[in-house]
Amino acid sequence: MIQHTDLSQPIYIRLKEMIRNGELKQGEKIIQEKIAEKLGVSRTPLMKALLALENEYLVESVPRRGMFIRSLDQKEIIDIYVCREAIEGMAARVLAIKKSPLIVKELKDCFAPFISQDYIDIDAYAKADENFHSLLIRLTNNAPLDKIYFFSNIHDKVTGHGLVRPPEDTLEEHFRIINAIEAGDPAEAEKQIRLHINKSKELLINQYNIDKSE
Amino acid sequence: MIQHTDLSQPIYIRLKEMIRNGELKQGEKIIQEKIAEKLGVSRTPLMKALLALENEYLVESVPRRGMFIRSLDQKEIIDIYVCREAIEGMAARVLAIKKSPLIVKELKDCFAPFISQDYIDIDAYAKADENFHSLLIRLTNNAPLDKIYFFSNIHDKVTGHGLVRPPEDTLEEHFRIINAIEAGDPAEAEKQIRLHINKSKELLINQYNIDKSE
DNA sequence: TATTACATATTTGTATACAAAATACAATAC
DNA sequence: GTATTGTATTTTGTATACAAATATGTAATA
Repeated sequence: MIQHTDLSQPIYIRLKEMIRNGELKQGEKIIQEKIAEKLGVSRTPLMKALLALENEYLVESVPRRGMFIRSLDQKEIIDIYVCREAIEGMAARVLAIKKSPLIVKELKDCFAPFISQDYIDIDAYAKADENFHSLLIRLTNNAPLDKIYFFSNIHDKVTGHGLVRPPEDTLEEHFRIINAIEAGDPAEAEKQIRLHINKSKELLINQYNIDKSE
Repeated sequence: MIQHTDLSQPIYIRLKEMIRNGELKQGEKIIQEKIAEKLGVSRTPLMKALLALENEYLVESVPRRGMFIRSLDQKEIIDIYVCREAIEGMAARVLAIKKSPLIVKELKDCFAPFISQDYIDIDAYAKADENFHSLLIRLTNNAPLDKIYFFSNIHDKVTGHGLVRPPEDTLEEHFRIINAIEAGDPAEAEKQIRLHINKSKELLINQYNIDKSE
């Protein structure tokens, strides 16, 4: 049966979901025939979807042995944070140069529901956080930059819920970034977002070191 | 017939070459059957190679209509330079932190043949240049960073030969970058490589503006 | 002559078949 | 009991067949 728009697309989305919710576990081997049957498709479009996921660092292929759900070790997670510093730093810079009120508004809207609240729902904040960071990239209107920013997928793989640090710490940081963008200060915007990402990175590094020494 | 290591690998390399040397032209539609026959393989491994190229921005897929050799417009080229500023900037920073004499040596070796020469061979220098920039990334030993740096392919698509500016201008800049890395000055290393990339970018922008007004 | 409608040819997307490699497992030797 | 070999099974990589969609060409009409 042939549908109008390419089967590999929905398969890709479905697989991503399955990886996210743990239906497919870290390090697990993907037995193509099995997954294909489960999804009710053949191996051909499944392969297409898997290759797309491989390029997003979610799946790892070992020639002649199979495809595996990628499991990130600590070094790789830190390395990804370094990449994020570079990419998001540049994004903040670009947005500050644009200095568009519309952009600033969109960014502010992400966190509007959390301002001066007694209680912040972690899940809602985690979503807002993820949304903010990918929005930042998207608003640059730089397609190649968007293309290389596929780490948001991995983001909540690092921690259970998707947050490394509590909202009390990060909410203010987010607004420092937005304010620098609003002020049209590229260097400051870049600096603030790097600080923001770097703090989470350092926290992770410390956690890993503690794990090790135990 | 089945070979030991996956047919799509050599196909991928071959296609990249064909794009590079113009055997496959910008915007050209890839008729899978034709290319497959030409390369003596079936569509299946060809598709795998094409999907890999799509993820590197070299091929563009339009569902149900086919795959095309991507043609970059001026905005995209500029956007790629912005990405390079971000990625290579971070790479230089990381290397400056590492402060390894071995790394410094490798980087210096790239341009050693060109120091205080009366005549510099453009092709040789272009190769050294490309090598230097990808080496910079590779030496960080940051796999995700490496993964998102696939613009070197596109590099010489921008100009005919792969150089935007003459060696007289860039040789010194390259050594400014290397010296900052050697000195263990991350901020300076990042600044210098950004300047370096930015100058080429600005030149391209000016050229495009001239083209337009003519 | 330009435009639409239809028939035909191409080409993509998908499923499937099959060969070769990898893996699992049992039987044998040590 | 462990190691080793040989055999059966599973799984990947590739080719191929076929259906559905798109592109092409031709004739009929305005």
